[in-house]
Amino acid sequence: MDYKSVIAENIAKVTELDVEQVYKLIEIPPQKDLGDFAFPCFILAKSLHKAPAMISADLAGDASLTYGGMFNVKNAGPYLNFYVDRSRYAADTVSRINEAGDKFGASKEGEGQNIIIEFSSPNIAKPFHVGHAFTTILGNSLSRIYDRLGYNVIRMNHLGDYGTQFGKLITAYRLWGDEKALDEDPITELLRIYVKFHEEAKKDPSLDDKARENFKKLEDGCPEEVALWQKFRDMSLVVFNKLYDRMGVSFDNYNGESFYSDRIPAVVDMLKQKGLLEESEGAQVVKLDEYNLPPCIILKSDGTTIYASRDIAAVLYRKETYNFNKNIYVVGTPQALHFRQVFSVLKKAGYDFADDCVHVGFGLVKFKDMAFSTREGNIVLLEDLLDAAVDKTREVIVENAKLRGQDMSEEEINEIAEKVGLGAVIYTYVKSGREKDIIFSWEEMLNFNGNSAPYLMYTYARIRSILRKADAAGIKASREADVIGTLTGDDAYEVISELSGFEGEVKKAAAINEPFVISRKLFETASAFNSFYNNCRILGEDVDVKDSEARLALCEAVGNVLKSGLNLLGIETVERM
RNA sequence: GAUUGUGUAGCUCAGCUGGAUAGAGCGUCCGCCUCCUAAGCGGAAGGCCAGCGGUUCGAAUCCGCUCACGAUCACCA
Repeated sequence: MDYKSVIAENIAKVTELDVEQVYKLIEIPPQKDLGDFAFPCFILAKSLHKAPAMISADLAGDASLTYGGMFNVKNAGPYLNFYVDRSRYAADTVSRINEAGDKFGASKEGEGQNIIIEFSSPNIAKPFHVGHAFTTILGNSLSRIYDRLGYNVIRMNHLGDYGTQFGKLITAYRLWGDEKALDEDPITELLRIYVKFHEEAKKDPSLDDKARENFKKLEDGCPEEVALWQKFRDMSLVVFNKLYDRMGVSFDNYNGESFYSDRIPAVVDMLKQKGLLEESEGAQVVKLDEYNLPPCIILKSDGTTIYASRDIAAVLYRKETYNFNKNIYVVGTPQALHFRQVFSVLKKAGYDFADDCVHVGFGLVKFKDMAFSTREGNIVLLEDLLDAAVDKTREVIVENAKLRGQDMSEEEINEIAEKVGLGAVIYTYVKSGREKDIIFSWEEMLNFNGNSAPYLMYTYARIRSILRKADAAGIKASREADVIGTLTGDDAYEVISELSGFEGEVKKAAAINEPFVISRKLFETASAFNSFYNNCRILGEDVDVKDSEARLALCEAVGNVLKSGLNLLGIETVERM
């Protein structure tokens, strides 16, 4: 168990506070002489009718808090400060991590719980641009985090595979479609005819009627139209899957909007039966005044369905099929109101699992002063961004390899460039709070210094290099508590203190659905390690072997944490770079 | 207009269920490779935490108002 948890449990026992609550209150003091952990006693002032300073003084005298000599406890004003025994702290932390390996941070807290994560959900026949990357990367990371915590994760790709645009596509394909072009590059060809349709429809409005007609045929299951739709869908999926494979993203399920559409009548019946459906301005709606929300439209005035009804049908299906404990939607922040409405309708209909549905929103990806817009042509395809990042990385590697006299095969360089380049892109999406907009800038995306994936991967690669050198010299990372316990210097202590907090941050990331909690922790850990690395030689003739063994153990622990954490973000590591 | 979000260093962001001297990265400036990968390390400069008021022993954090910017608000998803 990590030290913070031990402290929290002991304080909770003594004060009768809730362990979770205490855990959150524990902080790291701003100055070293104030200890390694601190508990502010203000919260107890009211219930105990005593001044915080008195309380901390009383608590400091409670021997049970030292946990058998694990801590030295002192009161300083209203704070209760915990001083760890650095030697024991180092041995405990480093050993615990190295036993867990690169899965460090795993737990069983989610055992037996099903959690659905809906993410990515691109529209069929539309290009996959850097905006779609947000939900894909976020959702992938959250999936990995919950998975690591023991939850049974069901990854769902709610494809945009339904709607009148398919009537347009079918119409356009019959008029101007080029089968060969479709085979070679489906999305580009589908986009071409889609754009052409809109151009031509301006001149000839009868095309719109034709499109509506074809969509109606599709809905009614006419074989020819269904076959074309199926073809477009399959071909688009092939393209998307190539991108997903490249990014290490996978799904359990590709049920899109079309899948749920024939379940909507049952939803309408159910709402009618419960007397929730009302007519308003020709449409069928559920009023949500008591939730202080605008009405939710279930059926349009022409009697056709709308996305809200599809989403409700989807939740019911998911509950039935997966009996989820949590149902997460990784969808942009602009749809916040829509999800509140959907969840409220469910709640109003008496489905308490509405409370287990969560909308995890995220910001926009935009250029300096304009939003992305397919119509204006100012989009950046994710694939182009990935390629640019990989190219830039390759240049850096080639240059460095020359400088360092490393011999790398072309194949190895390409492999490393791919991983580092992708890592750099992925990281920019998970380095800040998810609700922040990302201002897209090539300069920032391709800056590999500071708080970036290449920085973390570089730190990892350097550690691996040292471990290889040590191995060649026959020196092994220590497993002995008394050897590791010699890591008591300030630089090593800073590293150990960062390492020790990793598990807690993984849990926190899941609790608030924020992968950036992990990326921030990794950066701080790597930063502390790089200082240590700079100030303290690990291998060498003038280094005592025992010291080398202890420091190697620390290196190994940092490597494990970096690999574990990067993996949770969806980023791979490389052995050299 | 209603709902809702944001405003912290030149730029991008942490910190926000009130607590010890407000922190990073980028950029700028100055240092560090005869030594484990310089995609690194160290240092400097840079802040009325949008403004005003309130609650409190204590406010970047909570409350109210003002200003600025954004999102959403019925038949697209």
